[in-house]
Amino acid sequence: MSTSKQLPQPDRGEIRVDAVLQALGEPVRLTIVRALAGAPEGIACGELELPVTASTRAHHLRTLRESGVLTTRTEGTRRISKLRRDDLDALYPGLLDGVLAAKQ
Amino acid sequence: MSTSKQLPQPDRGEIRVDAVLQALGEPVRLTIVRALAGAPEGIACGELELPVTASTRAHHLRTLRESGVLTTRTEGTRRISKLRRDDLDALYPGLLDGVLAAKQ
DNA sequence: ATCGTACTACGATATTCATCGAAGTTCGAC
DNA sequence: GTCGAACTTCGATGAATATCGTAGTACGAT
Repeated sequence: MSTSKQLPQPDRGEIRVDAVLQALGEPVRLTIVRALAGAPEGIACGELELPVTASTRAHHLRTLRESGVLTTRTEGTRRISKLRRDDLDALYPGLLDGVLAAKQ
Repeated sequence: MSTSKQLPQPDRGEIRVDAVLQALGEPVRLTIVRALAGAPEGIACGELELPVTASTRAHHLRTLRESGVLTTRTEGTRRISKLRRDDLDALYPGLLDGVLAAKQ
């Protein structure tokens, strides 16, 4: 069967700013977030080009999801991740844009 | 002698967003940043009420200073810390305000 | 010069966490 | 059904780091 299914994540009220900042404060994860910011439709995990193995990538995606930064839905064997821009902007207006404005 | 002296810190161009986010993503340090945000004149380290010892507090202040979040100047035996709001706002507009907007 | 205050630096410890490989799951295709 | 692809979970390992106590420095006051 398997229609598209959402993986477990905190809802807006459960998101903690500590967790979000800690999630963003890691180079690989920040790279993921930047990639997602440029792809409003979401990106499949495997399409991300990162200097780590698939299992490490999965670990980072889980961290980002559990902290509330992104949402992941299953589509067949693929997992599509999207930034939770609306929630983050509502909770911490300017935070995400500020981070993405960073030159490097 | 001892006129007021600035402790070593990165200048604006050397600040890295990874380091800033990682510095902010720790509960004790975030508490410090919130306190500093409410005191534009700066705060002496010892005036901060935190659930850690003085040496741990010093460690967190160093982390915040070396990442570029705050600046510290010596005044007699006291060390006054101030948020580097202008630099952070210039580099990452909205980031700091977004973080401080967090309810909890 | 002695004392007390305000902090920092050092060394140690324990926890957290980024990383990997290997094994497992889930799905689509054949 | 079998196969392969996409991804996750598990267990292990090594590195980073939050914490502490102790010792030290720097300064102002007496």
